[in-house]
Amino acid sequence: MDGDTRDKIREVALELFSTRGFDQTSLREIAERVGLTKASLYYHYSSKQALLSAIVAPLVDGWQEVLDFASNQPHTPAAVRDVLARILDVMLDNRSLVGIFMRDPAGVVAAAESIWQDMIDMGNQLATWLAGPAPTTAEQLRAIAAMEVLGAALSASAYLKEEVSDEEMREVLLDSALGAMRL
Amino acid sequence: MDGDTRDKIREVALELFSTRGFDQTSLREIAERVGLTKASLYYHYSSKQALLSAIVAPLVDGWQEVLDFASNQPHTPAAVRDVLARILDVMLDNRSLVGIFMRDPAGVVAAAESIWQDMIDMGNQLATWLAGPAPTTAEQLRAIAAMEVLGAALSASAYLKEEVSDEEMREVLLDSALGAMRL
DNA sequence: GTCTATAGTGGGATAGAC
DNA sequence: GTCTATCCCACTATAGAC
Repeated sequence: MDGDTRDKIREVALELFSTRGFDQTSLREIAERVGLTKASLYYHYSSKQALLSAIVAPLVDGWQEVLDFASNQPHTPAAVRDVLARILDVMLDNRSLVGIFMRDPAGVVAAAESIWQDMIDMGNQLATWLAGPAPTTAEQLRAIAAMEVLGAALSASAYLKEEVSDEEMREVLLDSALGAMRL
Repeated sequence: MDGDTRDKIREVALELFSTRGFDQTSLREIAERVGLTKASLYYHYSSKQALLSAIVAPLVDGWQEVLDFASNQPHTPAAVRDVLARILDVMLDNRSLVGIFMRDPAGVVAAAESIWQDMIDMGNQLATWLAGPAPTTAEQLRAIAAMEVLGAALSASAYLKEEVSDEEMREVLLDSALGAMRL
């Protein structure tokens, strides 16, 4: 069974996409690292966009789960905390994957607008839930701000010199996000 | 005096870079909108990178000013608030410009690593000042989080349906950023 | 499944006439 | 200052042999 090669391609592509950016990564570069030629990649993935879709799936699924969970929750402070924690978990679990969207949003849009739209829509829905029912403008802004704080999970590793454990990151960022909402 | 054409090119490029992304915007596209040919652009700017540099200058300068100001301040809660407010002002004043860096970081890195490095360095220095002297890991994370909140100034306009006045944005985001630092 | 070879496209940049 | 014409290059993607 040669899901092996398919997986290897996916892994290498994920790493390059998230560090160099989607558009800045050529299929030649990926092929080289895997130990194949460009043409052989096309046997496994029908296009660069198809490769991106395969890579991105877990993140979309993860967020969808959080969204489903949130939809069935009343908007209490405890539930807000819980939902934020779950969003943070998904982000930490898919760190490099989120990096693709932060490094080269424009490239993703150009290659696969529908993928990007899915992410934006889910971000909107999560922020909407966080803002609560019939939110004021300020509450909406604070909800967006809280999600931005969670995004700091990723830039953080680039900014900080020392390694930070996932547990500390989880604890501090969750509290910080709640603080951004003044909760 | 034909600084007119130069300025027109700069304006059009700024708009396209910040909406489509740097790499995704071709010089042909810019030229078309200005009403010139690609070749004519090169009379005014020697390369695509030179065009980017010219556009980006005000933002770099603005942040540098904030940094100079911060360096001479003691790290008190009032000063932190003041510095955050100034950072926010620079961001609001250069909204579309910051958009370039958020839409296509990878493209900017590829085209002009030094520009990107300047931005990162300044972000680091501002975050370092915000974190205070001899900061714990948690304090560093919170400082980064606070800066991320200010970045929400930009994504906000994309997420929200209604227009938000700059004054409300300033007020809410500043308080939210302070909240992220638990101040 | 992997290769070599190549088609086809679009980008940045230059030469030289006007 | 602006044009037309062109160069050169890198990329995605395909054709067809092995």
